[in-house]
Amino acid sequence: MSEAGTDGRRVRTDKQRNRVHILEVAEQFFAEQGISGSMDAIAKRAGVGAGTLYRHFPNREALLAALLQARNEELEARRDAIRREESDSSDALAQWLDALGEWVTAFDGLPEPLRVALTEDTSPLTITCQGFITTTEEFLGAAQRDGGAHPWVRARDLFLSTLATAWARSAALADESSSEGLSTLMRSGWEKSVDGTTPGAS
Amino acid sequence: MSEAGTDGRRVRTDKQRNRVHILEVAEQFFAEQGISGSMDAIAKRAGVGAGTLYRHFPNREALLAALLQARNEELEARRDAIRREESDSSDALAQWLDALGEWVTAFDGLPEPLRVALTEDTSPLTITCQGFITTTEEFLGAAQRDGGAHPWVRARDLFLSTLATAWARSAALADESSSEGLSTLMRSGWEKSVDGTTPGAS
DNA sequence: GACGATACGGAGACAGTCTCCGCTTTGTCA
DNA sequence: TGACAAAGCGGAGACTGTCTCCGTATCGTC
Repeated sequence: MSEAGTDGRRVRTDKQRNRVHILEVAEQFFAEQGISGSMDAIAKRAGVGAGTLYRHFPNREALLAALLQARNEELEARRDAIRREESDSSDALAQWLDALGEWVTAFDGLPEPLRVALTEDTSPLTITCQGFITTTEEFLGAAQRDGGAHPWVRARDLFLSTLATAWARSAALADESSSEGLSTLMRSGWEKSVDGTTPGAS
Repeated sequence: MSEAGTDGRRVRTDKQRNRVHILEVAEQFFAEQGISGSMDAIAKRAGVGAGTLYRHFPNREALLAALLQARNEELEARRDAIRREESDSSDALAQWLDALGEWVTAFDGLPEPLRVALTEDTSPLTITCQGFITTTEEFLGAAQRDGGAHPWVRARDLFLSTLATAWARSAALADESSSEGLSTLMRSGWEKSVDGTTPGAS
């Protein structure tokens, strides 16, 4: 018993099967080659025509959005875990930003379309981003109330910084320690240390 | 008297003229449309064939590098001015990073090829970047010696952060204040305030 | 002015995105 | 179970952009 479409009719099984299969293939493909690999190549690898690919996902961004959907649930689970288990609000924010940073590294090149999505409001990725900004707002607000984050920092900027850091990271790979350096730099940016100690750098 | 080429022969005047003209046109074109506009469109606008464009500049990156050459001199002049006029080493570093941030905003989309250039060593942009990292090192070193910058910050990371901030800025344009927020966040990241005051935010 | 070297132009090879439409497959209903 | 309409499929090809190749035009020299 498949779900019914918007009208009474059933969703055709071949359609459903294709959709799932394309997603599987695209997931692997993007993971291997980064998000800018050829769309037609994905279609070919999935064994479907280009038309089929584009009927399911009208462009690269839509495909990406569908792929991220699954990961979103993971990230939301992680958010809940942090809420539950982390009592220190600064650490909670830091952990959330870490989780975000990891999520955005799911595929090489992902930060770019996300950044673009932030400038639009039509994009399927925009809503996702908005949701995560809201969550950031929540963690940030708590940290600010507790005096663990500068009061002038804004959630949207933190989100953008996380994106930007992830973006920069893919240039830093040659120099491994840069990755950590950038994260530390960002944390040091928003964090308001009560006792004047240097953040991070374990 | 035109300069001589590597062999004894003079450089052909039409070649020289074309080169200059293409650069003028490309400068305006990139300024208008960002760096991802069509190369053939530049050739057409310059009134030359595609072949001529590509003989002078084998790819977009080479064209970009040639365009930035001129601006480099500006930036270097600014560097010298800061060296001369700014006695506070933290402010000097801040000003230098501001200047860098501005330079990198010369054309929309510029941060991306610069980031890529940092991962390579063949690119014509790489050398330029390296030079600026070295300058950053100088300013940062001074600030660190004076206790105005965290000792764990590294010049390369600061350069990358500047790039990343500029990159993020073009998503922040819709929300004007984000641009400033990001810069403040970054400065707050490297700066080690002696008296515990909040940085920037005048 | 003639000649060889050099540069020019633009047609076209190639690669990518995305659309369109004839054909096949599917679900439904008798 | 068979027949019919609706839905989906495939891939040729339109379109856009990058970059190359080579016949032709231009330049500098002697």
